[in-house]
Amino acid sequence: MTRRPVTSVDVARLAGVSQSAVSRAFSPEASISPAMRARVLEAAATLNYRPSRIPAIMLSGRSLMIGVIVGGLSNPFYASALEQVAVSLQASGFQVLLVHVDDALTLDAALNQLASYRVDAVITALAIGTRDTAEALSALNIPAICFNSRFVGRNISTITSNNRQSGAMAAKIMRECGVRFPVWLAGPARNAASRERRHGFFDALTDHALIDHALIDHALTSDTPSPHPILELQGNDTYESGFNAMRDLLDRNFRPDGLFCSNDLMACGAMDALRDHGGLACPKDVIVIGYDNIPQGAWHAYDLTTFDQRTEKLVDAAMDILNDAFRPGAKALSRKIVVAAALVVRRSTAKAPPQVR
Amino acid sequence: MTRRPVTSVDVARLAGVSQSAVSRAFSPEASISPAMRARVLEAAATLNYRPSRIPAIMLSGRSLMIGVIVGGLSNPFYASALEQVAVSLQASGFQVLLVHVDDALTLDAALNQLASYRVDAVITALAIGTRDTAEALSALNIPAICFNSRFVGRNISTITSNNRQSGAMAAKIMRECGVRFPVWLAGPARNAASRERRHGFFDALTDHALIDHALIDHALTSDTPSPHPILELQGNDTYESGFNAMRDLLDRNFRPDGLFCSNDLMACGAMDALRDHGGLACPKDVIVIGYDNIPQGAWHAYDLTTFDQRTEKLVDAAMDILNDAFRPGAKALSRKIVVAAALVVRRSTAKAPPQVR
DNA sequence: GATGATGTTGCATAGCTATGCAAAAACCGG
DNA sequence: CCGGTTTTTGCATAGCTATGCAACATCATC
Repeated sequence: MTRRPVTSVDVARLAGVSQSAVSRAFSPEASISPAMRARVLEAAATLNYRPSRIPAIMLSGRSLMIGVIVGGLSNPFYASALEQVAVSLQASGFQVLLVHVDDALTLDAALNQLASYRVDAVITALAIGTRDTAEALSALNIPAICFNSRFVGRNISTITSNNRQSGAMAAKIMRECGVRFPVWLAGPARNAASRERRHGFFDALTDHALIDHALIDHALTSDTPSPHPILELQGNDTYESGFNAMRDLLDRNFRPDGLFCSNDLMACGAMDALRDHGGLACPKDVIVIGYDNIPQGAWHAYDLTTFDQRTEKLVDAAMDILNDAFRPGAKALSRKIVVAAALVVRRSTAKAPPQVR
Repeated sequence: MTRRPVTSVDVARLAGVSQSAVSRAFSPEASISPAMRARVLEAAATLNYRPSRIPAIMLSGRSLMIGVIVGGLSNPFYASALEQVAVSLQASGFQVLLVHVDDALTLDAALNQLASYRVDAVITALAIGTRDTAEALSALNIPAICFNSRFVGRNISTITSNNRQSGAMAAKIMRECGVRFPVWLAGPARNAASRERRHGFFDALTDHALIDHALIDHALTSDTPSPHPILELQGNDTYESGFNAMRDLLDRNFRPDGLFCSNDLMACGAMDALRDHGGLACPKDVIVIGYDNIPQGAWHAYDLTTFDQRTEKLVDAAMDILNDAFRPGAKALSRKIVVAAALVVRRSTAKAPPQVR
């Protein structure tokens, strides 16, 4: 086994032709006679030769690699999103250079790596919140696409779900179900999407003033941080945080009858706490709404009403941006795209409205 | 915005030094004076220059990229495995070139892509069963590492969980719980790991002859494929397949009291069917054992006893293989490593043995 | 100050493929 | 068979960085 990989010159020598001929044999559009191509391909097969894209990267300035930055693949939503991104990129002839990131520190190093491998663009599903990271992204001077991030900047495009309207929709469901003690289970504070969902939810609920403020205020103990009439719990997007937050609430003898969670993982955790810790039945005693439409939400143990972000549409939008960005003569673009989420109604909100409309 | 990326020559010109100096400024071991380095780095910062690894790939013959082939990220086990592989590879200074594969057809194309990008090695968690794919992998002439695949070949190393012993361990638990009507819920037939688990489970159960054959035989209808005294259900590693298989069994009025599933997703599905469709309580009426230790198995709705494959050990083993393979003067290696799975006992098997020992 | 040792810098080149251009070949019509 | 047209082939080169080597500078030592 020779360590050096087979080169086009090796093939050319074996076939008794020039190196250019070998190159052309592997290029479908090239001008080459069928006889020549056959001869070359035969020699190539003998040596098990495959043309390298590395020199082509230098010449063309296009690596056809897209840097994909991920974090938290333990959330099935992100795992699935990554899968769809990978499939779409491959279908468009791109390669995926994957980078996993834990914190902002790693991100900087990751961006350096991606830059040195000359990726043509970057796609990330991280909640890029800080100005620093956005600027670092901009400085790469290549198209960047962020999912569910609010940040805009030169060369940065964002694709988000219509989080605010979805929040309002959740509020509408609460009203229709006659919810009197609504609870909002928030994701991490730095998550822009979570903040938007909260915004829409709170605004729509308080606007319509269908909440029994007095009762809720009464239920709030002094150390509750939220100044709103809707009870707010703090989570961090994991099942455990949802379970714990709800368990603590139940321990304080608060019995919600409506719960909107910033994502499905927390919703599942909260539902388990409601059932096992509070003895509350869903949807009879409490209705629950999540976000993301992860497969687990459809499992019979949960049967969770949720919002589907339509990842396929998000990903399609990303592909459109890439195509536009690479069109010859294209300028740096920073587009902002919002895709409407689709409400998926399941049993967790199947409560007959107790009051006549 | 100039389309052409900044080059080391640009930096050299601005700093008034040679191109070599720029290169050395970015190479920690290089012989260069602090003054020179500072000057270069300043110019580089001005131009936002980062050295490209592309020419270095050509010169060194090492891309430091590892091709990672995945499929079925909707299984949290694989998503998590990918995450850990990515983290470890990055920590070792490698990049991850990710390829998603649906079927064998795509795999061939994927291998060609990886080869043309000159990845230094390939890691895959696919169940590579056919001889063709293994040969294609071998033909790449680079180290290949397969998780949970039985195939061996030149340059192919395999890392598997000790599936057979785990199966035997599951049988032991069944015996201790006094199970009389055991059921095996299999993964796809082409999944080598699933076959091994079945093997260990069946052997250990029949060896000890603690199963009430007559009763089980009676329960088997004529069209049941399995010739064994243990009832065998066919799944495809998804929640739905587990749910459906169990529901169909219950519809035929069979009431199992012990269930071993080839993976946790199917176990969760089967548990939901047992509860909602058969009215059976776990662990009182039926005990359930899964495989993989996905987070969902720990959720309160399931609380599933399962086998943890110790992904961190599998991944460490993979890193060891890579390091050895890249050691100067190393020969092609095809190692076979087996890592013992760790039994995680939870409530789904918490049944007091009814019979005195 | 001469000598040698050590440290620093620049020059030149390798690495592999795609492609513009020119040369050669093939083909075609008369 | 010949000039012209089209097709095919080979030559030469670009693309960017790391590094061996030589040249040069610096420094210490006697």
